[in-house]
This record gives sequence, C-alpha cells and structure tokens, in this order.
Amino acid sequence: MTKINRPRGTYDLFPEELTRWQWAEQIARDAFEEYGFSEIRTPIFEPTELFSRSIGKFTDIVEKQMYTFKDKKGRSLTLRPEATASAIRAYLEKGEEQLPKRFYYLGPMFRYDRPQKGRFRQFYQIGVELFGVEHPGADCEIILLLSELFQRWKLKDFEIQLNSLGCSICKEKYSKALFDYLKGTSLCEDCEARKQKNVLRILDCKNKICRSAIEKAPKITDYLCEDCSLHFEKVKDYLHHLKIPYSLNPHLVRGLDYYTRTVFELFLPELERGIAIAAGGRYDNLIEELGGRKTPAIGFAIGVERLIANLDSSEKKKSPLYLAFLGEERILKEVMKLAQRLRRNKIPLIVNYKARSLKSQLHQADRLGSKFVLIIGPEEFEKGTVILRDMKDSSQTAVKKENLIEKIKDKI
RNA sequence: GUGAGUGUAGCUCAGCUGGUUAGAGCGCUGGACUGUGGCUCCAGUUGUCGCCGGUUCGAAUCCGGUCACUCACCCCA
Repeated sequence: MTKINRPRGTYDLFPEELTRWQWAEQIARDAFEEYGFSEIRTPIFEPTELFSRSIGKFTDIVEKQMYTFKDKKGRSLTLRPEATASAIRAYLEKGEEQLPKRFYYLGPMFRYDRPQKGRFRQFYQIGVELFGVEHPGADCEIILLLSELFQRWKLKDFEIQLNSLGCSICKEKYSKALFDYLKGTSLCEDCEARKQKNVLRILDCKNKICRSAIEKAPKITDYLCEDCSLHFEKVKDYLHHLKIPYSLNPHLVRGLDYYTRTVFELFLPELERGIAIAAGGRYDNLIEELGGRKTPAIGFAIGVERLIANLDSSEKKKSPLYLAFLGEERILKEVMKLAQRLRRNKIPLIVNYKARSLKSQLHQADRLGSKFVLIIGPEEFEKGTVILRDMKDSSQTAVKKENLIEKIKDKI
C-alpha cells in the first residue's frame, strides 16, 4: 500500500516538541487570567461571509487564501483564517452582554498559502480581544500584556512597532491624500491595483519602487482628527509611563481592513526578513459592521509556530518508571498487578511485556529516559521483593513489595 | 500565484563525467557480558534509488514531464 502523507503546509507535533508548546501555552493562560481575560472557543469553520465582511473583500486573505467549501446543503463555509471575527460573532450571537468583555483564544487557523519558514496552511494563534473600552488605557494594557508575555517566554529582545490609522474619517481623508500624492508616480503591478482598492496597503509594500515613492509621502499621523490624535498621544504617553519601549512606524498598516486607530506589530531581531511574530490593533467599527451595537474593541494575535521557533528553553519531560521482568508468564502477571498498584498511587510507568534479555530491557529504559527501573525475576518473585534500580548511579536495592510505593515516592 | 534548490535504507547522507552484486554512519536485533543500560568490539537487519515516460546494448546517474519537500518573492501571524 502506498503511504498517505499529511496535507501540504501542515505538520505533526510529537511529544518532545509538545512539552515546549504546553509550557508556552501555560504561561499565556496564566497571564491572561491575571489580566482578567477568559477563554473562548469558537468553531473552526464559519459562514464565509463572516470573514469576507470583516477582513475585507480586497485583502489577499479573502481573495485567495481561504479554505472555502460548500456543505451538503450548499451553504458556503470557510475554515477560519483568523479568530477575531469569530469571537465577535459568538459574542453577538449569545446576546450582547455588559461591557467590557475580555476573551482569549488559542487554536488553529487556516490559510491557503505557499508554505515556507514560519508559514503554514494550518497554523496556531494565541490571541486576546477586549470589547467595549474606548479609553486609550485599553490600548496600553493590551500592548503591555503582549510585552509581558514575551518577557515571560524569555524573549526580551523584541521590538514593538506602533502606528495609528485613525478612525474611518481620518482613514478616508488620508487615503484620498495618499491617492492624490501618488498620482502619476509609477508603482509595482500589485500597488497599481491597490491604488483603486485599498491605497493604504501601498505603504506596506516592500518593492523598491514603491518604497521610494512612499518615502516622502504624507504620513497618516498628520491626518488624524483631533480625537484620534489625542487618543494616540495618550496611548504613547501611557506606554512611556509604564516603560514599554516601542518604535513608531508610520508605514505600518495591517493586512486586515478592519483596523482603526492604534495598530502594532511585534518583531524579534533574530528573525531574518522581519516577519512579525505577533500583531494587533483597534477595530472600533467591526462589531457594528457585524451587526452589533457600536462598540470599541482592540486585540492581538500571536503566531505560535513563530514563537516556538524562537524559544530556547527546552523543558524536559519527566519520564515514567520502567518495569522489567525476567522469566515466564506468572512473573509478568505479577508485574502487571504491581503496575496497577503503582499507577493508582500516581506513579507513571511503562511495563515491558516481552520476555527478552535484561540487558535489552535496561537499554530500552535508558532510551526512554527512565530514571528508575523496577526489576522482578524468579528470585524476587519467590522472596516477594522488587529491585529498584537508580539508572543515574546504577545503584539498586531490593525492596519489599509492601514498602515499594513509599520508597519510590521519596525517590521521585 | 512567481522563482530557485532537493528527492537514494526508519533517520542523516555518499554514489566522480551512464557499466553489471547500490554503500557508509546512526538506529534496530543479537552476541562478547548464562539476570544489569550509557563506552568498546563483532555479527545480523533494512531499499518500488519519489513517480511516469524518453535516449541507450545498459539509467540512481542523461533528457522531458509530474508529484512532494525546502527556501525565497508575494502575503501574513
């Protein structure tokens, strides 16, 4: 039979790697709870329209990266490419509750894209959403939380880039100004198209032609209305006050159309070609656009694969005990009974069932990383004892079965 | 979507410009060591040479196509 392989852009996680994932996830969960965020889990697929309406019809994500399919009744469904829209949908569907609301989530997202380093078709995001606080303190708190997380993950060397896109009026005004400014300048093919559909994205283009065209272009922060400008000043002020370093990047826009006012991205310097490892921003119009009341909101998402790839702490998994036996069936049965007793006392262990040389059993225990091995052979069987072998220093003692649990418990 | 590189044993890879039995290390199993791992030595074990087609007396090797993986562009977290 021919082997079946995993789909392109996906990967399998084995126990060795998962200990790092679990470590990182636990740190995130703890931090979120401390900041008053609670977990939310939403479906992995949603009506296609949820994403086309929120992310923006002319974004790459919606135009060419979604896993969209029809179910048996002909409904168009899409594997979620991100989670903000889902969180809002869930919040609205349950019935808008008292604000503010703080959610966090953790789970796989899906984008049909050519895989490469740090980019997968199924990838994990950890993120938070805060609904219902317009105050710039919320922006600061969200960025503080993000930076706190990276410190706890022992990645102190990050850079947070910050910008403000303003409200829809500022955005509109600036878009026009930028459009006018770019009239007559030649841009790359993609940006020529963006000019019509979404001018702001040109700021983000890495093409040399566009970069030089943009260099002297008006800055969006000069086009903010009084409220938005004040809001942005406050955010920066609070960040200073809390000593959270950031750098301003007036070219920072996001790939999703729903952002307003504060936007930010987090980079690690070691990461070549500057891909963001986490990003987020405010989306004050989105909840309304998805059918709710007008509700200010802000959030971020972290790319977990990119995060894990930068962790160096290799948390060691503790290995179970290994039960070896010598002789025939009745001794194995004795071992199985013993295993049952030990497990009931919460001692993790692995039983060897195959009657093979003690040498090979110890070899296996060594490979598995067991710190201790229990051995029962005919001799021990007769005497009602068990040999407890410490793999580290090769010392071993014969222990009466009755005392075994105690003995093991203070050793491990 | 565009471009480049790579597909040979479970893993990492060698195999020069085509030549007959396709190799090494690691791993795995066993032995030296009759009930004691990690070191050493010895033996054994493992292959549609990614797939399809072409050139040739002969293809892992050359050519075309195809698929997969990796990396970069693009995009994004």
